[in-house]
Amino acid sequence: MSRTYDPHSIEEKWQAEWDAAGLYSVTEDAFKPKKYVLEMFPYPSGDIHMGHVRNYSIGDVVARYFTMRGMSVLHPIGWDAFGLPAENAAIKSDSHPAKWTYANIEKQATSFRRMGFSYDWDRTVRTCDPEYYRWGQWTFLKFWERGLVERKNSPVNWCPGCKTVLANEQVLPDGTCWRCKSVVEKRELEQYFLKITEYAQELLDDLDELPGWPERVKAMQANWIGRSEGAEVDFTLCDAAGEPTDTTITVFTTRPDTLFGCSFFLLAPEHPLVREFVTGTQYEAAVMDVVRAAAKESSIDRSSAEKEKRGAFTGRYVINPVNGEKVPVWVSDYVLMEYGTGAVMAVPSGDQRDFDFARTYDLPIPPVVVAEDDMLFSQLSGVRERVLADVPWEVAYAGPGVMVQSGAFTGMRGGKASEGMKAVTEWLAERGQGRFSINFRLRDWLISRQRYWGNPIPAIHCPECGLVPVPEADLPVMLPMDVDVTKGETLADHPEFYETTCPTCGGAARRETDTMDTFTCSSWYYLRYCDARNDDAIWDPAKTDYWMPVDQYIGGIEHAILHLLYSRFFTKVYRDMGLVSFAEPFTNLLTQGMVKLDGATMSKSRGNVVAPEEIIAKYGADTLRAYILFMAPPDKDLEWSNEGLDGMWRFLGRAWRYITEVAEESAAGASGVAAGDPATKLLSRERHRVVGKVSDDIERFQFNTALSAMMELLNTAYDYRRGVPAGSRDVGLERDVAETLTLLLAPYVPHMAEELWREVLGRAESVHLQSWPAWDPAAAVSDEIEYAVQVNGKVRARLTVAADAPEDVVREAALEQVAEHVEGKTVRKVVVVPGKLVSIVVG
RNA sequence: GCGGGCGUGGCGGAAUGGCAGACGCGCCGGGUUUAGGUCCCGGUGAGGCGACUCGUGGAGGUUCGAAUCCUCUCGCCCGCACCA
Repeated sequence: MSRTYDPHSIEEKWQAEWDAAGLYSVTEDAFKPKKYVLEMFPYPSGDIHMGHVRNYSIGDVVARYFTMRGMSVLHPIGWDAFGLPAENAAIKSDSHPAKWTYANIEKQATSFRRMGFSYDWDRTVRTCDPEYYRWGQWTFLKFWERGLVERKNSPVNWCPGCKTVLANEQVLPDGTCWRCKSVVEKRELEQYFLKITEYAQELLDDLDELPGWPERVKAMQANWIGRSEGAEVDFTLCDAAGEPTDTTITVFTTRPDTLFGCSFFLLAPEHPLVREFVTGTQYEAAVMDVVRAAAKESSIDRSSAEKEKRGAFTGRYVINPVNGEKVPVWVSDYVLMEYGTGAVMAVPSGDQRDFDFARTYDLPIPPVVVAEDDMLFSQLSGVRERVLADVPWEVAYAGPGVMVQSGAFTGMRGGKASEGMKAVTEWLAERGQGRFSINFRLRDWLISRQRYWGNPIPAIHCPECGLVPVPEADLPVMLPMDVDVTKGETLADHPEFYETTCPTCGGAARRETDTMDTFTCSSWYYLRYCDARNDDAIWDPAKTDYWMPVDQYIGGIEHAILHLLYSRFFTKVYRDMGLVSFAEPFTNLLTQGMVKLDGATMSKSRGNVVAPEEIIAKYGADTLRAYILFMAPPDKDLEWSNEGLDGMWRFLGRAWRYITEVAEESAAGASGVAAGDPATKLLSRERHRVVGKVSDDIERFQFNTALSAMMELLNTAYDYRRGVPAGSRDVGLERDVAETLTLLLAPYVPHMAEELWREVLGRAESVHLQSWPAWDPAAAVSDEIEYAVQVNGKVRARLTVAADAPEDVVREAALEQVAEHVEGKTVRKVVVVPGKLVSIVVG
């Protein structure tokens, strides 16, 4: 009695059954190798979208496959549940962020169950639960103890849309907020920072320890950390009368070898000395024009390289330590206060920006490093004194060359990391006027947020004792639920929350009302999954030692810097605290591509969304899972197409029919005729070849070709049924093929495979508890092999020989086959590629 | 400008230096069906009646053999960027 494939009658049935049986709960098992398969946890936005389907389907196939390969597999899920969208939604719907968040989590969890994902639900975390966020607060206190928390006043990114500050990483390249796209403003505020810069070098170096990460992501992180090697150089400041003072201004440069070509000196408009220099002088008006213009400009315009560089002379001079020259100090908007020291030595002959500025304001451009093939080379080679104060060039020369007009250093090699660079720095260091230095682009991580729906910062402001940490015993600082965000309230509007006493002196004090950046919550959740229900500690190191590091992490490229950099930082600090024994949390990283429609990313606002629920309603979850994996390799962007979906539906229907037919026939006791006929041998070979291919492909994340291989096996199996009359078929083999196919399909279409395994093939135990089918590479090889015979690179004949035929036999047979193409010519070379082809060269 | 990546049929995509286009979609033809859909069978890179010839953005090179390796070049995508 055969039924057709009807996903709707089986999917929910098995989901309930798996749940009841606790099929996906895992514990540490000392006798099995472990695998930790993790997909980036979602923000509970409510509906799931195709990006989720793709991300979590990839992880689910990998997790189920490793389980069938006999591993102990940790595959958890949770929710990154704090954050601004909940507040915005609450305001819109006159509700509470908690209510909205928990409702969405329920909804999304239901969708995930509906997809049949094999999560260990016992380990779920929700970052807005006090049982979770208390350990985030604990982590903050531990960072504080280690000197990694700093509260400081500085210019910070303020998003007027989100009404809070942002970390540098959360401002997009165009100067807008990563979440709401408002133009970010600079404000001078006192905020909390985590000192990620203390780990800058290690974060950079350890990228080399991550061969399992995409080059692209590592390049982006290296770029973001932005290490540059150079020197600090101290310039002596002159007073208003032009006489040297005791004060120096330090600059950072990557090219100390060009110091002799410094013809002016620059300060950022925000530099505190600017105002001091010009107030009450004839230069004040022009300089303050530049300062005000820079302040008014958004960071978008400010960072445009095309823009005309604006500047003004401050009336002051500094003294160049290498030659004692007095150099004029200018202010210019192309100097950034945030990078280096906010002051720059300008070498217009060696730096395009300085070159442009010098041309605009008619400043000298003395050449100091020239290439051997430059027309100036013969004129200046070996010349120590400055004889030429300008260049005939159209652009600056930043490449390597020979130093000229550079005193005692003349004749040395100049350029990045050059002999001259080292020599000049050493010379300066001996005189205390400079030193080797390394500068990073990475800034400390600003983590305080002026928003309600987040993890409260466990700190107390005491008028007597200053800023005091909340004692560990008092954790968690509970986020109060009676804050009404619809009225625009934050923690700062709730005296019941902030009025407290100082834990040190007992006097009246004020509790911190800022909350933490939600990226702090997602920087350690993968560790908490290892011991999610622990109320006495953040985790038991024995458990993290067992499960960690994550063997396979899967998520979107949008976290290439943000989440992945922060998590690496947290892991390194936990390591220094002795809480974990490894330095990198994610051994292998897969960044999946986007799901697009009509060439554009699917988004509600664009209106080009295909809802997973609609596909599930029509085809079931299994078809959707298999199809989204079949469409493209996982790291590539994918163009959604509804037509192709029918192809996957047909394949699953065909597989279903084949397996049910064979199951009935074998159950009816049809005798196996173990004939050694070619068709039977072919099917047997295919069975072994395909199991091998599917296994390899899953391990390489080639889910599309794994599914193709299963289609090939099914096609061969149908050819056999049609080509060989009933009664002459090897029913035992067909039964084996049907069972094997069911096992191969199990990670992709878990419900269908389960129904086939238990209800059709009549097995008692879940298909998901079975071992992955074995395969014998030798059995995949035919006893006869067809060789292609090439003459001068063109295939001229085909040759079938026994698989074990020795090479010289193959060679002779091949020459015989192509006699007509060889006749009258000299055979110059014969290459036999075993099992593939014979290449004959004649001439 | 710096860094990373990609160019293969009508489409999505296969191919660990060894027969380019697996598998699927679409399309064409046929069968089953009262009909449509489902389902089943066959065909499907281009040119040629044909044996054959040409084909992986373009031009060179290495090799018996190149989609794959090297050099140059064109086009596209992504990241960073007045970072001193």
